[in-house]
Amino acid sequence: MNDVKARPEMEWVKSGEVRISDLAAELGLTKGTVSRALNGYEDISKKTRKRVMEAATKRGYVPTTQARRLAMGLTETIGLVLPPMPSQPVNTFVSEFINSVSAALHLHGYDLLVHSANSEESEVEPYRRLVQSRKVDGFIIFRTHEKDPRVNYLLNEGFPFVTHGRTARMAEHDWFDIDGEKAFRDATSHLIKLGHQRIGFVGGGREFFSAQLRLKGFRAMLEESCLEKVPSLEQPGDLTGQGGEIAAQNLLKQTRPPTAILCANDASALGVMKAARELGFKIPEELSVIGYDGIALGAYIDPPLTTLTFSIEESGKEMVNLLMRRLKNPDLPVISKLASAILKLRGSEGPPSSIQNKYMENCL
Amino acid sequence: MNDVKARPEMEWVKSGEVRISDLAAELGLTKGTVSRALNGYEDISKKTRKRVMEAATKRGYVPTTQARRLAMGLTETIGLVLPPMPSQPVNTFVSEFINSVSAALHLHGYDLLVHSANSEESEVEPYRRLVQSRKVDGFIIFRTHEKDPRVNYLLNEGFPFVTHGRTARMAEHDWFDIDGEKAFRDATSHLIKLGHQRIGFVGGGREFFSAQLRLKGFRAMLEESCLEKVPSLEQPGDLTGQGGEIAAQNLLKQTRPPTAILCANDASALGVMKAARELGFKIPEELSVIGYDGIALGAYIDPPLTTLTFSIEESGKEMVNLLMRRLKNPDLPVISKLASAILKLRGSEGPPSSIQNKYMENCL
DNA sequence: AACAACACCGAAACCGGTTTCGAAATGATT
DNA sequence: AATCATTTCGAAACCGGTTTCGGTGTTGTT
Repeated sequence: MNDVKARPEMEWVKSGEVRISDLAAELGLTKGTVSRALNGYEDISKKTRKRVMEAATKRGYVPTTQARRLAMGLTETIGLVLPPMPSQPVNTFVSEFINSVSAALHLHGYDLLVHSANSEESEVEPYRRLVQSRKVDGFIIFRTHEKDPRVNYLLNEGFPFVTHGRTARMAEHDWFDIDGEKAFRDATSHLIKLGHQRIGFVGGGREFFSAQLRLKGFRAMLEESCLEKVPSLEQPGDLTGQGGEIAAQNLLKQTRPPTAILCANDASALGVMKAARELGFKIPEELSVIGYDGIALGAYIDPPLTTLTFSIEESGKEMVNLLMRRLKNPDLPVISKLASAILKLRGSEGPPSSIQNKYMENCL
Repeated sequence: MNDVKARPEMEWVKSGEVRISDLAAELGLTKGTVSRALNGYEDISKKTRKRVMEAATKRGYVPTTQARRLAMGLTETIGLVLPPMPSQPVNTFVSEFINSVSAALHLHGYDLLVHSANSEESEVEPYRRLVQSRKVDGFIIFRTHEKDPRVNYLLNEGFPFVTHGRTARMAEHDWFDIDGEKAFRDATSHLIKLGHQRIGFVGGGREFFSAQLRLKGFRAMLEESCLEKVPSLEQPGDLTGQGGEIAAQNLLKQTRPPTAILCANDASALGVMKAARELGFKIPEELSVIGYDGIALGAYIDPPLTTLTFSIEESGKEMVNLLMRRLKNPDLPVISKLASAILKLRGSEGPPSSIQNKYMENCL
């Protein structure tokens, strides 16, 4: 009968010190009855329920989460493991994403556990630990690779998760993604319509599926517009400013430099702009630059950075919806959602100084 | 004897399916003994301990966190509530901070629970909920106000926490902060030594204590250098680019505009630079600009933004250290740590175009 | 008035661990 | 060989809830 014994240091001043057994003793009921009354079971009389409810609010009773979760066999917690950060992060995606995911989870009564990746250990280690210690019910994964070990691990475990970004196994798991391919088709098309014929591309790391898709969109639009594909105009990058600088130098020092450069993200674009300035290229007159991410501060630089932007808040919400659905019914078929990025024209692009050839509406 | 009964869907393929009672049954021991063996109690023979350890690793036993925490009466979790985000997030501080805090907590076996603030409710509401439901053992608070309701609430509850930034009640709680006052003294001094005599200041919101301290440092150095304090040169801001723009317009449209502007953060500085460009001020020749935050993006703009920078990683680590100390011994005296920001010269400042007066080494 | 149906609540098992206490087995002491 | 200290482990309480099951007391039916 430990339940009924008075707690020695009982004080009602502080909140959160009332246990369900205290309530039960006070009301002359058992804790089981109190629990059912509070949780809306039908086998509790209205009168009793009212008494319990009133006593609970009066005494400020709030169930202890740990105990409730243990009893119910769930954690009501979602894990988010931060990928190793670039040493010089430039965009605010992560914090905005965390914010929106956390807010969306809260609506479902879930908590967000944020874990940082230790770069010395395997990428899946944090996931393994969280799964084994049963700290979370599911994961939200972002910055997916094409062959993603995290996804492989979780699929193998049969553990619920949703990705932000596609993977090679996207048919087997729920995912949300921005249509980067379309976004880069749009941006490329925009440049072509402005008159550009030699367009450079600064990629992201090969490991990121999203970067590959952006390149794909770029290439597709070139081909669709009957522009020849020049391998030297496609430079690898690493999604950092420094990577952008190097790529831009490689592009702009060529005999026939591009008149426009499309970058896999805004950080790269900033590096490109810096390198272009140092090499004496005026933007946008002599070189158009377009990025991807829609970072807010891009509006404050000179010239303001034209970029592809999307709603991070929507991303978070949608991913949480997908995950909640999965948790409620693990056997549902896999679904996915593709959102689109929009081209935000801010001024870092324009027609080329000398329009070498007239833009051809129909290439054949 | 529920502990010894075989679990019906017992499968050894997946990890995390072994309970301590399974181990105990397999070894012919009680779960109490197994628990003590695994936790290094002295009253377990070496032979038994070894048997238990081996069986545990062989079967991949990992204790269920929820159960352990319930039994031990702690959550091993620290809460971090994200303040409402400005519509245009201004820097990457939050994500870097979360990353470093999370990593540091992990070293102590603690998890990080990230909660987002709902702007429609009171600022303390999330804290109250987390305290009452006993989801966390302590808090990490950042972006403090001078009179901070969160701090007031937690102090009143006697609930452990550490702040990033000082408050009016800083003598009553542990805190970590960057010495913004000294930082702005340094920056102001630097400008004065360059020959500037009319220096503008773009503040942060009045509600942030840190912004007040930065202003204080600015004023102190002006006074120390016998420069007159011109009220119109002190403009309020809101830590956003837009706020910086407005403030800069107010400053630069004056009859005698300042030759340098000190900004409470980098986002403001970017706004200032934008406005300056639009008003035809060349930076740094006609106007020096200095920010605060050390955002990476600042290195890529033209001219690169001179700024005051500090280690976010150190901030996270130190705060976690303070908090862990507090959790281990709640009765220890309050301590605090003040780190310093360093002036990172990147090019957005220089001597004024016409040195109006010679810089006076000793003002009297 | 007898009996079935129902509303309502208590008792107890349960979630999966930790920790205290005491008893049995072992070893040391005289 | 009897006594005492030690080592080692089992038994059971405990953390704070949830949920199943069964037993009352009340109501409704004939």
